[in-house]
Amino acid sequence: MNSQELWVHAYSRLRSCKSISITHLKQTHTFLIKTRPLPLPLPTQHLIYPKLISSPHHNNNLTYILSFLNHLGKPDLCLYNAIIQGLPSNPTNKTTSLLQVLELLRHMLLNGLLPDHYTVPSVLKACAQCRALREGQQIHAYAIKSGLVLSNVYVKNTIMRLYAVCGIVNYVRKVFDETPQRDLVSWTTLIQGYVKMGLAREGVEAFFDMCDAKMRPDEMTLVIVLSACSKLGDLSLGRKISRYIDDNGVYPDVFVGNALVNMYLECGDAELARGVFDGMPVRNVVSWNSMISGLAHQGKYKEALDVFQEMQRIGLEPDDVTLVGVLNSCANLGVLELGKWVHAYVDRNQIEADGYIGNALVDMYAKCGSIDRAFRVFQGMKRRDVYSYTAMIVGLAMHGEVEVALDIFSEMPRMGIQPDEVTFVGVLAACSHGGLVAEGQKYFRDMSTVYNLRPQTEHYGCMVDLLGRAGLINEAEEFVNNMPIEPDAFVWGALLGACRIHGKVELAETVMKKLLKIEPERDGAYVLMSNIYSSANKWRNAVQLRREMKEKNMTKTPGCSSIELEGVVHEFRKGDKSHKRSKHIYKLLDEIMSHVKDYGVLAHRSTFF
DNA sequence: ATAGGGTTAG
Repeated sequence: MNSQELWVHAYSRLRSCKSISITHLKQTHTFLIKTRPLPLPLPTQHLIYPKLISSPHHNNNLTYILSFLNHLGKPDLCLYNAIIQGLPSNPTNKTTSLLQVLELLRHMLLNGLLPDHYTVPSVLKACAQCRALREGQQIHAYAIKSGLVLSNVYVKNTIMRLYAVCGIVNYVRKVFDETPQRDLVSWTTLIQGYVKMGLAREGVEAFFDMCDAKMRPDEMTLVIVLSACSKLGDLSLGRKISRYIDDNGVYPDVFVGNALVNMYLECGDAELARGVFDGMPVRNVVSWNSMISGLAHQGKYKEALDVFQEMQRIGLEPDDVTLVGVLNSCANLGVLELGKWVHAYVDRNQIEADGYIGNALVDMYAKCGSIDRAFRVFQGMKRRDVYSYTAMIVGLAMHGEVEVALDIFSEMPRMGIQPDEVTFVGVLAACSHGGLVAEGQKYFRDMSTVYNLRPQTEHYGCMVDLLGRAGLINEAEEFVNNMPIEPDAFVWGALLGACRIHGKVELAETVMKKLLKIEPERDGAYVLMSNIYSSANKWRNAVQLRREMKEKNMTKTPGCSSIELEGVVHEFRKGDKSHKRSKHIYKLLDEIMSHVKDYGVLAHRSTFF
């Protein structure tokens, strides 16, 4: 074969495969080195060279790419573009990918070539992938100077995208507004920029602006708008979008379906979510995850585990998002056995027990009463973040391990981890539990002075609880009166609890009135108040209170607990006799109670409820 | 030839 024939042969083989075998690569490469100048038309070169270069056998070796380009003599702009764009993206090392892109860009500039409207978007894409803002901004500057940002909407959109992923929504808006050229992708990127930054309301507004501009949304736009509805919990808007999808022939692909499932669950309509889920022609693991974590988010933990069981039955492999949802449900139901199963599954499948998974395991073990296991998981984690620490501290506080909790907290600055508001809920709860008034007060002060955190009502509630438990009921009252922010139900509830401990009927009545103004529909205050009355032998008041509750058609939310036996979750409510072995259960409970009394422990009983 | 999509904690 002469060289022309060889090239035709090589070309036909190369274009028919995505990546090429190492043998074939070596053959072609050797041949390429031997046959200079290249007897190939340019378009053919552009098809072949990127494939040669981005072959995985070169392991992304930039030296190889550059020597290849140098070998070619004068590569043209199209070839550079094709190579930059064809560089295999390395998801585990995005920085390397960006460095290669930038190196190629430099090489290109040194060869006297200027980036065009194909070069700029692919370079910006690499910048956006690793949030290289400074590098991206240099490209942005070039795009302005060269006029590309005005003349090409792809350039404009990728610049917007860069600022969107860097979370600078003002810049996204600015770039969007600056030039008149905007297409569906520009609008979608703008909406996404808002929603991702937690500005769902602004995102929805931009969506309406887009509709006013007579731009028709497609699947991608609608998915983002649906996620905004989820964040807002705006069911009526969500249903409007859903109707739009039905009426306008939008193809309900698996992304749209998942977004709908998620939207309905976040907006509190589990039945509509289930309806969409059941009607989806194609489901993937994200569909299942949306159901499981969505149900868990709505507090429907048992239902979430049922869906997980269904998923297991059809043999779909859970991923780490699934497992986090399952662990969260286990934690809130106290289902230790399934939680342990998940832990074993994680180990068996060599899933890294760090990040979300590790934190969920710590929380699950702590909430299921196995603080030792929680601690072991926590200590075994390679990387811990503020979530890990908070889960551990809250867990230890719940278990009365006050000193360990505060010890772990003191470790945080050494590890370079900033505690946040939730961490302090755990710290203050620990102090409350241990009766550490002075320490609690110090931590409370440190929140603003050292950590620059503004105490929320939860923290004030914790302080009231701390003071109340320590017998400092007057201080607790004063503390509430001097709050710089409006006390909410959490704070008043804590004060009412303190009143109960100390039999402060009058104060309790004042607090009760405040509480009823904030949440008249809840029964908690009535129950607590009634207990206060009956403890003080004010039976008449207690009866009156009960009558009021009846008139307002309130019933006590029954206390509920559950256990898991051989994979079945059994739920028990107060006074529940529906279990088929309830007679046995109550008999056993009575026996336990009599033993407990032998030890001199007095159960705290309320008379009426 | 190039750009925009869903699920995950304390």
